[in-house]
Amino acid sequence: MAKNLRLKSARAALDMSQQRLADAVGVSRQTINAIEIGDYNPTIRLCIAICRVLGKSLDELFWIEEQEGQK
Amino acid sequence: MAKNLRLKSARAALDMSQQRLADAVGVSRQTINAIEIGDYNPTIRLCIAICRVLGKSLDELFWIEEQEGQK
DNA sequence: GTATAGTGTAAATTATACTTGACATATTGT
DNA sequence: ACAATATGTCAAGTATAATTTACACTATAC
Repeated sequence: MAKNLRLKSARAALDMSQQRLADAVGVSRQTINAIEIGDYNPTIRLCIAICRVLGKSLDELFWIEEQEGQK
Repeated sequence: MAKNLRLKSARAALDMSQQRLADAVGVSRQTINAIEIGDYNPTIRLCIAICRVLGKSLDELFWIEEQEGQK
């Protein structure tokens, strides 16, 4: 549903392509793309691996505040 | 591999059983048990749901420091 | 022009998160 | 002793994360 712009931004800050990040964490480029696009539910280990490569914390990249009008 | 004692501890602090936590986040008791036992890779959404119920952050319950002698 | 890198998307397959149901054990209270 | 709660574990099934292959659309560069 919601795009992960924090991930996209953190990746851009290191001038990494989706492909390079994918290689670095050992998944396919499509998986990284799907996470950034949103409407996707990656595993915690993959999230941690991404955080390590990008030098960010789980809360910084993946925490989602509770929505008021959530469907 | 590694037990998630932080999760077990946070749950105990609220005097919640695995069953009650499972009901609160909408998964089975076995899933909660498996996460606490370790050697399991839950999805980020489940982790976030657990964090909300227990009043903890992702980093507090699920971050794993990089191992030196990792296999 | 035509390569090349980066991104968005789709379909088919494989791997695995999660489920249901069951059984065992330990503990606590009556 | 018996009942009830909590935890650990297993096996078989379902749902979905993640894979591969592929194509389209941008840009930028030669």
